[in-house]
Amino acid sequence: MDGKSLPESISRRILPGEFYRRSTLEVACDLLGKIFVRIVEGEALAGRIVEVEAYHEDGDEASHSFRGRTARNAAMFRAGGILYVYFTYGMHYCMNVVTEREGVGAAVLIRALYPLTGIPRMRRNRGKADPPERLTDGPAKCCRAFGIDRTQDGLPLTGPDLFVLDAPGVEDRHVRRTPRIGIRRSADLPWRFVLGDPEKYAASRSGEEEILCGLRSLLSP
DNA sequence: CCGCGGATCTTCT
DNA sequence: GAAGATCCGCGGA
Repeated sequence: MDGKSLPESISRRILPGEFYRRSTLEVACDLLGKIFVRIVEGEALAGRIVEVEAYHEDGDEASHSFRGRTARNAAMFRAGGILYVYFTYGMHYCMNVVTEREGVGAAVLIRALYPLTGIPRMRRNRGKADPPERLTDGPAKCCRAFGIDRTQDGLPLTGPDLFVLDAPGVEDRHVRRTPRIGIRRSADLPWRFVLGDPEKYAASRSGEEEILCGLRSLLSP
């Protein structure tokens, strides 16, 4: 991020690589409520993770890793804590958080975020003036808004310009677990996790104001 | 709000 | 050849 280092209030909350090197279903569920961040030209684009899906090589025919390693999915088989970005439908990118240890092909698809900072830039990237709740409510929209494409495939999620910030855990009663959507194979697996009422999680939670202030101040002198 | 077709490239059958 | 971890604009209710 332009050579400047992140303020301590931010850097100490970055989820470490070990967070991702665990059971994919646990990581998927634990990611809800956390804050995904990309620093572009000194500006923080940030959004709360509100919808994810888990994909795993074991018994999951819908996973890109199910039939083994290829040029496209190589990142899925690396050690957890990096990004896996793929291109699909001839025009869209989708991003995943890679999980588990090296050699295991698994990842968590980021399906939706709730924008927190950098909304004007997200609108510019999307080429639309959508309201915040419609700006990043799909996997390809998240990538477009955050300016993420295949050039970010395999990049570390532990900083300095791509990371996920810890945030207070969400209560079980706010998490909905359902089958994944938009797939045909292994469509019965309940590996989709959705955070209900994203607005209820805004700001009031302890420590969030400090995080958002820190992110917004990156540009300021 | 809902359903439908087009866009357009990689991977699999 | 066809389908795919999708999105958008259009037309209709």
